[in-house]
Amino acid sequence: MEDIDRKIVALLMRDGRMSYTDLGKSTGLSTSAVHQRVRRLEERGVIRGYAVVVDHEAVGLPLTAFISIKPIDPSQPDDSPDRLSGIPEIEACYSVAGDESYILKVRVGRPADLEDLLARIRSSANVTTRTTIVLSTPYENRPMTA
Amino acid sequence: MEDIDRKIVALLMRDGRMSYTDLGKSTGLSTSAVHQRVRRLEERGVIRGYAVVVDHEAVGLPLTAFISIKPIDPSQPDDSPDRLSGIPEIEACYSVAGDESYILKVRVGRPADLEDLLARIRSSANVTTRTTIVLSTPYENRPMTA
DNA sequence: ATCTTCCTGTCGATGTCCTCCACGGGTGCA
DNA sequence: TGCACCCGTGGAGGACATCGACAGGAAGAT
Repeated sequence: MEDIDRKIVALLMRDGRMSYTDLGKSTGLSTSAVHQRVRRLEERGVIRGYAVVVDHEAVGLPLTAFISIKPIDPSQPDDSPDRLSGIPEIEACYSVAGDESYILKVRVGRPADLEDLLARIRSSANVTTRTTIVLSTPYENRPMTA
Repeated sequence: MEDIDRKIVALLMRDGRMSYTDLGKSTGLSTSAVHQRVRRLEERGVIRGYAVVVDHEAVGLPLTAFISIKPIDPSQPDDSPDRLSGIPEIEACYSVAGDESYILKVRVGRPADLEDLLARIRSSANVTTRTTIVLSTPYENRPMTA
């Protein structure tokens, strides 16, 4: 990927609503040229989409946790991501190396909701869980540097 | 927060570049009304900003890992987030309950870069590290449901 | 009950920006 | 040289954001 594309992506990570006009000014290109480049980045899948960045406390989901899961019966086929994809509290699912097989990032409103969520996860995926509560988030989703 | 604000936020999590006109159609409000609500959400800090969603493999950072850190000397003041904030590979930093004090999410290009990054983290923050390599990411940053 | 105030909506006007099209200058190659 | 391709510029139109003026409803004070 070219240097100028990298710069465009970095700018859009900081402000995903930046206008093509301003992107052009920041990169030394014309509006149309930037537009074309962004379109190409979207087509190639480099840019997957645009999203709003939300304060989770403000939307009523102040409690974040990481849940590591391990299958109870390792001989069974492992389709945990599919089984869990219907649970909306799960924001992310990572397949990881190590003792456990997946790490889930979840957001709920209260501790009681977490308890309920854990029960659903265990029964849906037939796994044991290990939960790490997030106390605070110094930073998250930081943009790439140019 | 009201129900209609929740809906607006959910829509913007799916498409952060959705026009106010379309937001209005989807919520049954006029363009201006939606515009005002979004502005209020931004002022209140519910909407923190807008960002592009990037394919990390495509931008040359295919290797993701979680690094749990623990201070070597627990009697020292714990300012790890500040000490580490200058390291661009660190995408997120969570303060967590449990044996370790922070979990970092990092992205690098190659295993060798991870080795180098770990050395920088250990020396910058005076901590021990435990690294969990991400093999694949079934999903990530999923939008809230309505 | 009436008035005031605040909140939140609609409507309309204006300026900006997105979007598309035609065109031009490099570069690689037969 | 001539051709094809890529990637840039510039301009025109239409859509969209943005702002101001105004209306209606809820809550509180007199």
